[in-house]
Amino acid sequence: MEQGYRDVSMRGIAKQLGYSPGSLYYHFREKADLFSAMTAEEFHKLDNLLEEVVSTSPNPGRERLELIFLSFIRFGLENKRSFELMFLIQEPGLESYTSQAKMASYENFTHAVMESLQMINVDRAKDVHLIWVLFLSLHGFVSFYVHSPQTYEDVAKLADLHVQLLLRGLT
Amino acid sequence: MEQGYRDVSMRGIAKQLGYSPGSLYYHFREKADLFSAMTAEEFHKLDNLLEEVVSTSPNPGRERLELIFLSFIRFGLENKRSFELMFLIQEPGLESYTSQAKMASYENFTHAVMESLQMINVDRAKDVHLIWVLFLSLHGFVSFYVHSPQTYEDVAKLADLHVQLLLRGLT
DNA sequence: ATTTTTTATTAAACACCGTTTAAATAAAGC
DNA sequence: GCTTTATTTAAACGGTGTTTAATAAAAAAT
Repeated sequence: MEQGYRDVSMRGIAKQLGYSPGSLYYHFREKADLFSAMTAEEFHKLDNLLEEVVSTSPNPGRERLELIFLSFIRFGLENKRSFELMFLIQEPGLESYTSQAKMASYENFTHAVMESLQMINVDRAKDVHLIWVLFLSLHGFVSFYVHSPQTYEDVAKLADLHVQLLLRGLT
Repeated sequence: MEQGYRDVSMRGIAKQLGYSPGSLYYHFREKADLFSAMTAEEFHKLDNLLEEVVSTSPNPGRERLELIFLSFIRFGLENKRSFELMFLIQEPGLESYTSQAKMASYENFTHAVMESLQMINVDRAKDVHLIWVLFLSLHGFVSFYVHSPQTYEDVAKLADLHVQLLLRGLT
């Protein structure tokens, strides 16, 4: 989590643990497997975060949506390495592990958003697609700043603008 | 462009050319250099595309913005490998080559969008930031489908929804 | 307590990778 | 024809993810 997926080697990890490289392969089928074992926890963190936002938000609607969107962005930028591992890195091995977790995470996002969306969206038939493109929009924002040294607070205002743009587009 | 940056090796390229690997390093400082030499052309393609859209669009405004946004998405999905190389791959070496081209490309996007944006955006003070988050939103959409087998036509309707969401958010 | 069986670890090797180097070859200029 | 420049090459360096067969440790069974 310090060095990143590509810049850390199985040999390096083993050395730091005081084990031989081959030993890692007794416990993990491959490098991607080792890292995917860590992502499960990170996905849960995101799930819990969104759940908490929903439960602490007084009532569904525009305000809650804003909170959800901003929380998502905040999570990504305050856990850059996790976010990278969960959504961005597309190493051949990793994706087969994370793909289903990604889908589950998106469904969780959908679940958090749906109720509020239905209160402000006029065209209910497009709900699912709308949530999906919202998801992609947020991803676009996070994906960029994940690869930058800027913190969430550095771009908080911009994140707000981004979220407002999306929210206005929903009405 | 067939195999992708990571999955092709300098040795493999050399072999296919009938040269020795070392010969490539006479002409290119490193692998990233070789690939960045190809991206220049691709960036120009995108620049020209946007320029063409602007010049053939009768007058600035919402309709032209829609065309610009859809053209950007279309370019990404009809030139997936190029788009990857231009914007997505963050190999340590490549980024130092493409970063300035990326910035120039974004400026070109800004130039294409600005005039139309000013006709429908009420808060002119936020123009620059607005264009930036629009850019990120489009990137989010393209970035996902670039890593999927789906074509632009497969997701054309979704792209339209995405663009409409952004456009409504601007008014 | 001793043997057997399962679990865990290791050193060594395999097949790659990007890149560098020094020597050999080809081309160009005089 | 000779010298200089441009280009190519084989070989090596240090790295990567991963596999294998031998070994050591722990657990279970006798």
